Amino acid sequence: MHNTDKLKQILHKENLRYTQQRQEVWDEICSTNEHRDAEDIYNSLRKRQTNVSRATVYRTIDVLVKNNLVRRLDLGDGRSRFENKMGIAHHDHIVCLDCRKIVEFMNEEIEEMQEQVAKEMGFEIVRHVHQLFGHCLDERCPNK
Amino acid sequence: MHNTDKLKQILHKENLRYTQQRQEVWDEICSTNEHRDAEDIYNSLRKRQTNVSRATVYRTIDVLVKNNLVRRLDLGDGRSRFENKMGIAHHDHIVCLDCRKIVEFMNEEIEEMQEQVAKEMGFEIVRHVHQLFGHCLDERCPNK
DNA sequence: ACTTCTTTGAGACTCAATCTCAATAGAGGG
DNA sequence: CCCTCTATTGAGATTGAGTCTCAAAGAAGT
Repeated sequence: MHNTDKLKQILHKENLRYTQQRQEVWDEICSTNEHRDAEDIYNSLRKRQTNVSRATVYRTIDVLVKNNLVRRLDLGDGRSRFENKMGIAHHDHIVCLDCRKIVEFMNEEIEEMQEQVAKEMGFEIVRHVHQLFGHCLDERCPNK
Repeated sequence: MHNTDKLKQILHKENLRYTQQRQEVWDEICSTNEHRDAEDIYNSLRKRQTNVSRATVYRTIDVLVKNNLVRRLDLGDGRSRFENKMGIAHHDHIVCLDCRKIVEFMNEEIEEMQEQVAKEMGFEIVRHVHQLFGHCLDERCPNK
């Protein structure tokens, strides 16, 4: 399968073994573009008769995040969300406080200004978090 | 005392009583401009013989945050930091991954671009999180 | 001082995430 | 194909920040 090679590659690089469970977790994460938490991923696996323990889900995600196959999102509500990052361009997120919808955005100017600011302050940026929280104007959203 | 009036004002507005413990927590938060977590604030209070329970520290902080006297920072490490917000201009944060130093920044252009982006995506921003993580160029910082 | 209603504190509890350790299973060698 | 050597797995215990409970203490008005 297409996803297998990339997984084997990073596991090899990390001196880790290729296992059925790690493949299942990676497949599950690749299966949608939603922003799911570990529990959701764990439950989706169980639903399709694929029993991978919670501990293994967490451990595998850590490896995937470390190797840039998966991105960890912290929206400040106490649980991390994850999204497949394979071949996905960089973006940040806008979250609707009413319907919890998560929309992606990317603005080159902001990215550049950010680098500029860091330079002025004597920092070399490794990563950043940029999240906007507010109300979407969608008709179907509650509080409308 | 100078801090007392503002506190009494918001407690009144919230239909809450003015108590010694709430004053102590607010005083402690006003005493520095550091970015401390609840446990730090709790410990600082104990160190100066002011015994306020952990529960009361958390409860009081919630009221202060809700009323914009205090700002909650979530740096993604699982515990919230708090900073006094009274008369402090808006700013975001840069965090050094080596020495954990937290520096504040503010850039009007980024703020405007952000509003622009939200507008284009059909959102009305209520709040935002913008944090840069990287390495500072300070001589005294480890990994140098 | 009396009454009413809020607040407090100690410790139980929650919940995401991590850790433990015995049992299981890759992966290379013979 | 089996063996050995390790890494990995899973069930459940543990952690840690934060929240909840409820009896006792304390504001604030009368």
